[in-house]
Amino acid sequence: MTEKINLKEQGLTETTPRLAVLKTMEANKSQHLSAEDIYRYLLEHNRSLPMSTVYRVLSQFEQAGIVERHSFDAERTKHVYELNDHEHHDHMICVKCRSVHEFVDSEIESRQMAIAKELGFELTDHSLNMYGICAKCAEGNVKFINT
Amino acid sequence: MTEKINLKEQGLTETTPRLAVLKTMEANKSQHLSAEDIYRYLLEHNRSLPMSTVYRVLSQFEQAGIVERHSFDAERTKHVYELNDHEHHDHMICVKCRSVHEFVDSEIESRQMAIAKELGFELTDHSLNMYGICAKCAEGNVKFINT
DNA sequence: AAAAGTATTGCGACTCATTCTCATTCGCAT
DNA sequence: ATGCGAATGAGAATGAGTCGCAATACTTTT
Repeated sequence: MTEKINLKEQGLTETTPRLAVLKTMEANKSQHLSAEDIYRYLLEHNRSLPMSTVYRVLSQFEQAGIVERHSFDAERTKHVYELNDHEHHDHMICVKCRSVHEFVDSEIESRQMAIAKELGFELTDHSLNMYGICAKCAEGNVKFINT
Repeated sequence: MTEKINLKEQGLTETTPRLAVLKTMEANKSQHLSAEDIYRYLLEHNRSLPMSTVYRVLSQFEQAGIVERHSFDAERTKHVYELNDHEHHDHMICVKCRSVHEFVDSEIESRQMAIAKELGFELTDHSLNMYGICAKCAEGNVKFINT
């Protein structure tokens, strides 16, 4: 399922910054990381890179199809990256703990196709994000006295 | 369907800037306007407001439930506003002409509910945006010689 | 293995949408 | 009309992300 990613095969030379970012993403496969998350992770792991390089590498990766970029932060204003598994999926985001759950639903997918056809659109892309409170947050719903 | 919007009823005093923005949105009901669109429209109609006020009014309107804010621009980086009709709908955006078509699909809606339940989420919100090329753009697909 | 040429990096300056600050002005209840 | 809290205008500030460019690092050629 998860083949090892080889930069050269994607047409990118294996440079230190690129490997550093790739490793960071592999080490945090289950998460959706922002450029800053990556920046901080590298800082803490003594492989510090300037932000501009992090961004640059991330867009190179995106172009090469190595990562996917999303923006499902509260204000839809900040981007987040995940290794591209080449299988389309949608996201369900917990508005409290920010955790992200992925899912696919063939019924939704096919209805989308149908709707696009009805509207005369040639579909190129789509994003479905659901926001809510995850089970964990719902039960551990501590009431704070202050703040 | 489209009741006249009364600012006072929404708890907002009727000031000139607020009325100006409201009128702009009503005059362009069929479109999704950015803060800048509104700013420019007002400029051209001799009711010029500073950007900061446009933004401020828009967020007041959003809080009051008068408008809805979306961000389905290519980079998901810019916001766009529409009068809130209080009926949920999804969007289909033409990546060429930027036109936006709204739609609702009960099947998708109910599948979403089901999925949220399966994942143990308490759904609070969701957004489905489809991107593609609209019929008009597909046929009028002029090939430019330069640029 | 040195030179030459190309690709990549680091760093700071910059952009652009949006928000904030704060002095001024407005709208409305007295 | 007066007074006062709410709203506005103008511009500075913010924050994510991008750009320009000189300095490095890789490759390829010789």
